[in-house]
Amino acid sequence: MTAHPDAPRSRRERPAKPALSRSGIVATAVELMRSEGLQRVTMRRLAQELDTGPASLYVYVRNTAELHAAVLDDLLGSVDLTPVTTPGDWQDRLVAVLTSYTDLLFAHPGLAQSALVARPSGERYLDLVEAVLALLAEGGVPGDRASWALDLLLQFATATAAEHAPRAGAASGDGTRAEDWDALAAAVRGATADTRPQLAALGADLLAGPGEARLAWGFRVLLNGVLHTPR
Amino acid sequence: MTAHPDAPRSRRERPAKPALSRSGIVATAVELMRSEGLQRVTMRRLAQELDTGPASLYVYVRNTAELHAAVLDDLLGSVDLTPVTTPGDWQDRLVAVLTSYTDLLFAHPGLAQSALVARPSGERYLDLVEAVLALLAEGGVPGDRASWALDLLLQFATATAAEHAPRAGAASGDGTRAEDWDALAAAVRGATADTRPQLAALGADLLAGPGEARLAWGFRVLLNGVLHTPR
DNA sequence: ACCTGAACACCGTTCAAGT
DNA sequence: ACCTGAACACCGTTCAAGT
Repeated sequence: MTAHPDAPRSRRERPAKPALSRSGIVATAVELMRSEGLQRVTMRRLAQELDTGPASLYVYVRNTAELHAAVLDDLLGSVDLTPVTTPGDWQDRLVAVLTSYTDLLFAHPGLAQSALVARPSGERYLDLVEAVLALLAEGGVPGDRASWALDLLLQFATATAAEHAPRAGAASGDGTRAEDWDALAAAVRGATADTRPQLAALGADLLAGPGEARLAWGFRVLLNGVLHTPR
Repeated sequence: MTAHPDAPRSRRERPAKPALSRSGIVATAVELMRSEGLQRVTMRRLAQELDTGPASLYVYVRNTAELHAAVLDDLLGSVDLTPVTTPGDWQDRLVAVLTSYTDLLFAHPGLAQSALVARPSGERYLDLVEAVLALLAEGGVPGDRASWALDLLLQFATATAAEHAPRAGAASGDGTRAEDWDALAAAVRGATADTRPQLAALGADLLAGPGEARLAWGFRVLLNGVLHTPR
């Protein structure tokens, strides 16, 4: 009897098949997202990457939503929170933190979309919340307003990033966003002073302006609004 | 040879099989959404409802995103725009219009989620845009600010509704939202004055308050902010 | 306890072929 | 032009069975 000649060989066919673990799964998911995009971070595709079947992942992750939430929290580790402890105007520093958060989500808009629907509660997210609250407190925003302002600010940032998500099932090329924009632009051009006077009057101005400036203006609007609006 | 005995019978087995048309497809999609929810408004399920195969729908609708956009525009027909031409404070009337829009989306949060990603450009949507711009103009908001304010207001309303969307692939029962909330509440309770002082200080206040009041406050924050923030 | 094969119940979209 | 059957290439999740 020759001793099991296959078992040792098959073990060496792939570089390594490390034991599954939640952190390993999440790390692989992050890698997969960076290389192929969030739309490929599915239970099945991820299992394939980990050399196992999809069912195995359910031991460590409740479902796809939880997986995406874990990926998001991992990513949030690279939000720049240093402005919190830097000298300078509190509003400028708050906008800096929020901009860092938004930039990060812009790179992964699908994740922003998840965050909008599945309320995050990971450690990194809590760090971000703490940072925003600290700056609002420094600015003298009363606690009751700060609680709600926090949501407003993060929701604005998250939604703005989510708007750039590829639509589910869209072809990889994704001219789909440009098509939407063209359709809206055509509709605006189609407005006349008779039918839709406001639209006709504003015209191109309605669609103009770089996203960056709109984002910054939005943050300022929210901060000014919060300072002028008691609960 | 007996003459095709099956053909006439099969024609009468179902009440009627009307010819396909874009408006018929959209109308059926709206019905289907009201009876089974947006998650069931898929090309395949809709085709089944129309007694045909999914491929047939692609003659009238480019893809699923366009189908959902058409359903949304149909729904937008019931936004109450009468406050535009009513006497009274312009801000109150604007908030009334926006609240009507938001209430509508709250009933179909999945649609709000689509609207966030696929910019609407339907007739009903343009009517809403025109209404909001008319009220901003009445309030003396300069055109350049009004253009951006429009986006801010509609995005806030849409995102707030989208937050209540059921997560993709969640079980029908959907205790999933409550679970998220519990997780966040637990995380907030876990904050101490040492680790996350701001979070600990605000505590329950952070999660308190009815959605309705938060929404109304949010609209006021945006309006006050817009009035105080030049571009 | 952890892991898995296999199944269940679905998806969107395309395309060659028919009428 | 309009419509379709069939296929391609996927999904999430569960469950009984194995180790």
